[in-house]
Amino acid sequence: MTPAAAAAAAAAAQKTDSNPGPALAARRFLAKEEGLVAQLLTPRQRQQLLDISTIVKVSKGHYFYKEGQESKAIFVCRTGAAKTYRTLPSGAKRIKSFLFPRDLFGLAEAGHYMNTARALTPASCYRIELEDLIPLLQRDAALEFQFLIKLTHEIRESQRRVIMLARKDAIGRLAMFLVMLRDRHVELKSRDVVPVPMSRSDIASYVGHSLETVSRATTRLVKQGFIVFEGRHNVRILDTIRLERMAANV
Amino acid sequence: MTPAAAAAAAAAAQKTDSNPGPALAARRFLAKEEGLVAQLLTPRQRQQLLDISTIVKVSKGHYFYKEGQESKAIFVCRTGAAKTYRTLPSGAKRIKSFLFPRDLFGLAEAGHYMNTARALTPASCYRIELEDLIPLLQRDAALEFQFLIKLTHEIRESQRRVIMLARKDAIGRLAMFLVMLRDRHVELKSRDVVPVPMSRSDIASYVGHSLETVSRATTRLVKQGFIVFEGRHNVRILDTIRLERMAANV
DNA sequence: CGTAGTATTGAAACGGATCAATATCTGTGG
DNA sequence: CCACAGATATTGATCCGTTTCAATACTACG
Repeated sequence: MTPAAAAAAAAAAQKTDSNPGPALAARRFLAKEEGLVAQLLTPRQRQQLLDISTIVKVSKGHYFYKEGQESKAIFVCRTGAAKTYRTLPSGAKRIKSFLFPRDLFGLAEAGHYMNTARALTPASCYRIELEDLIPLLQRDAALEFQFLIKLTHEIRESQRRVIMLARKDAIGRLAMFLVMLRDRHVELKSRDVVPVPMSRSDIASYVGHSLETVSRATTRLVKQGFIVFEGRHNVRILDTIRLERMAANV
Repeated sequence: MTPAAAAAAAAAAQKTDSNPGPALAARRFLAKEEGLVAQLLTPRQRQQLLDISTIVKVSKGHYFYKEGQESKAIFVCRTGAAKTYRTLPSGAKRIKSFLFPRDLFGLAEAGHYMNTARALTPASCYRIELEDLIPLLQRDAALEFQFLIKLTHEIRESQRRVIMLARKDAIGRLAMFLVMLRDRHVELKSRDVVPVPMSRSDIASYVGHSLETVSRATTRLVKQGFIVFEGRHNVRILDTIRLERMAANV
């Protein structure tokens, strides 16, 4: 582990006790006020999950797991950021998702991870062994339900991405991407400065354009006064309303 | 209802007794051989659902529900085909999904349908009132689980669409679309003749290209010997292997 | 402080969007 | 059952934006 990663990990570790753990966000579905069931984890469930999870710290660029490996655990992002991607036959990498604190990842198919998960910044995650998780879920239907609810979150995200990809203008896609980033950046402090931990080329892969087009689009957003970059990995949103209007302008 | 629709509906009605009903396909997830739980509906559950469902017959072009309406029921497609779409502020319609037998639709958010569902062909669907469904699901956790499993299906579909939209070549997207259509066309008879119930313009909206581009791409697929059209709404796949290779060629 | 990876910017070419004209289908009423 | 009309689809020509190729600038890390 790099010194930087170690430092970040140490800082993160301090928060462990007060951190509520993987608070899997609930979500209404299937209509009507209450929907079917929709509450957050109970403190007890939270503790049960914490009891069977270990904290994994990974330095920038390193892997949580790789495509095709046998899946033995799932992860919940705690600090930092990560990406998942698939390597195509052509050798290109296609970004599947970006992961931020509270995001669940490592769901597998037929016992093997379907993509590679890699840290974008020094990151720490809860690692929960399937060996421990599955019996727990089998005993606790409500908890299992919470995990499924978490899946519905993936639906929404996919669908937002479909909407984004339906747009043909590069600048609009990027605006949408930035708004999505901001919305997921829950930390209340400095709401208008959004960290952009991924590379331009990762963004390009995610929004379905070439690296150069993304670069040109960011330049235009800057020139038109929507945003400014503070270093390459932080955007300050200057005109939220106008940016949101552009993002929504479908 | 038009005479044609009535005839189709009558023909469909004959099959009612022998039809197993909305057999919500199960799906493994969360790793390991068995995953968490993953079986089909039991005959008893199936019967319970049938007991509270009515069959709705709709003629071509008519609506199951419209965007914004209060949602009182969910639907399971039984025969025919349908589409769901959203009307954008600009007035354009963006296709959200195409629906074939066994597909569940009409999930709502905050008590209102989020899109419009319209029949592409004369279609019949099971209609299940939420009023009846919700108590049933509350009593039967396993059944509730099956409904959630059904949602994971939506994830996969969204993700396939994301992959499709990531491609920039029109002919490749169309090839992918056709393969998707074929895969969902479960009827074993005449596997290589795939019904294409939607209009070119619906396809265009789904694959994210203009109507003209879709038309030109189909022409090219025909000229290159991948497919032939038998009327506008049926494709015969001439060279499955080559078409699949083109579809997978990412 | 230098170097390798990352990002920006420029010029040219390709492909899809758009506009427009024509052809074909589908469902309607005669 | 046929013919007709409106909707749907195909084909052509031009325009515009993205991709690609290429050169240069930046930045992060050792």
